[in-house]
Amino acid sequence: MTPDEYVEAVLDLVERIPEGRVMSYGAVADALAERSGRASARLVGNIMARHGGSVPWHRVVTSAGRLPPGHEREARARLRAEGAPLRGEGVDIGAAGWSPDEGM
DNA sequence: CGGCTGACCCCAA
DNA sequence: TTTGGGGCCAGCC
Repeated sequence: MTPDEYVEAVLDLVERIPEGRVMSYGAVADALAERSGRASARLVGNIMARHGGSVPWHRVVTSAGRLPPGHEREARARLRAEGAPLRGEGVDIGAAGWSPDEGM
């Protein structure tokens, strides 16, 4: 699998996340692992940082529901606009947690 | 080709 | 609760 296809797979999955729902980097990596065979939370974060400018990256948060450091203001504003269950620090993954299985 | 970095995650103290 | 360590892998120098 070429890097471009890998990035494409990540972006494709992120774009499938419905409004008001979120996925953790680990969840994205895990879902991608089935498709590409190799994935890690760090990879997803890295890819988002470099190529995520074209996708709703704000729907991807840390496993703790925290928003990406340095981008909290951006993500929080967008999530709030989408009606996501914002928690004190980030988003309530227990309520907004999304899985590819739900949207297919 | 080698080394460092990073929008992460998990476990232990 | 915060810190520190290890693992992970593509991208950039």
